[in-house]
Amino acid sequence: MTKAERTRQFIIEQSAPIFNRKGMAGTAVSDLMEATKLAKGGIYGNFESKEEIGAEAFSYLSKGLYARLESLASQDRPAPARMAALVGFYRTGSTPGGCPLLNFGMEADDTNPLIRQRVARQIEATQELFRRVLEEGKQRGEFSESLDPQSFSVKMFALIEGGIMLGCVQQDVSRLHLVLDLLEAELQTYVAS
Amino acid sequence: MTKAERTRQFIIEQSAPIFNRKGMAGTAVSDLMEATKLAKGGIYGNFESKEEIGAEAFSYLSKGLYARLESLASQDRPAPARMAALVGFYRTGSTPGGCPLLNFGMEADDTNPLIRQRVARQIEATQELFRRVLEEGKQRGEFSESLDPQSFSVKMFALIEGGIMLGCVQQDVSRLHLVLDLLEAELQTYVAS
DNA sequence: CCAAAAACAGACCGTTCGGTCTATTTTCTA
DNA sequence: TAGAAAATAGACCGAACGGTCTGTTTTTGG
Repeated sequence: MTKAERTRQFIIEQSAPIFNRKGMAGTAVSDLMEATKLAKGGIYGNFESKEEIGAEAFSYLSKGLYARLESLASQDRPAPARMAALVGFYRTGSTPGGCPLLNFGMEADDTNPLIRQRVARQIEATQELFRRVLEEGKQRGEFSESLDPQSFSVKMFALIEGGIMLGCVQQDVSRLHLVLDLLEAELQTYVAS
Repeated sequence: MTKAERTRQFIIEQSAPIFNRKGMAGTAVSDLMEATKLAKGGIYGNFESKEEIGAEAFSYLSKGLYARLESLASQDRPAPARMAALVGFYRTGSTPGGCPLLNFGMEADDTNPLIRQRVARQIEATQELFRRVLEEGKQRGEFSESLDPQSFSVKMFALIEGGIMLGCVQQDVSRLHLVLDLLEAELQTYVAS
């Protein structure tokens, strides 16, 4: 790993939480300079534009998120327990500034096609992750036949993101937790006894 | 209504969809000048700052949204039909640029306390609207006793906002519609037969 | 219809924006 | 460790930013 590659990665990591909180338009290059303690030349020697840094910051955050979900999804446990672990993950408030899919997605949908598409793909991947665990649980007889993994994964994702939105705006996790409780309860109704 | 009041309202109405799409940070005063065909003096003679226009733009959009929901909620029909109408409302894609609660909320939560609080209050009001209809339906025996209006209104709101997020980012209403279908189906299970 | 008052146009202000470029420093390679 | 190559500092740039202010136009009440 060359110096430039390390610096590039360093800039992405330091910038990511800033972009996640303040958004693409709300983040200035001077913010990134302050966070990285680098001068303009150090930034622009490694990136073409602020846009590029923002896009890479999103990818960095979403990859981290996905990796953690993936690890929970592939544990050697029954599918219902894994689903509970996935739901529980969203209680941890893992990412500073809230869910990057929500933050970047809502800003980019009308302003930044590149990022919008990346968010869209990441949403697909996350839903697919949910769907796989549900499907596997169904095949193993851990979830009942009445469960439709395809549609439930979409519903689950919507519930979670809506719950996160509530948590962010109300600055209080109680409603997010309520939503996650209800989601867990709903999952429980599909558990074959 | 004095001239200044009319102009002020005009500026708010013309600015609202722009703020809703591009966000507070992403919207320039020059955008508002273009939309209103007014010069700087015309804008700043009626508002103290861009922030104020944005905040009023949010209030304008959310009041319009709430008024339409309120009208659906207070129709002279059975509660289940009114709930279906409320859900159906979100199929119409009524507000250009997507739900202002979502757009303003996700930007403001880390950057603008005033707007954040306004969004929070509007979310409360919307959930309360849902809750009232559910409660009324329950008291009339139209919804079953097993329905908990308080928690269901929160779940419903989260589902809807999550669904809208999907629709925005994927630029395709099909997943939003799926989520709304599932929500309607869930409501149906509580309808006393 | 006229005069006072209110509202608006647009030049202007300092600041900050994203981005460039050259000189200097740091990092590699031989 | 010397010298080439890569990487960074920071002055600099024009444009765009939010906001002010004065002169002109429009509105409004008597």
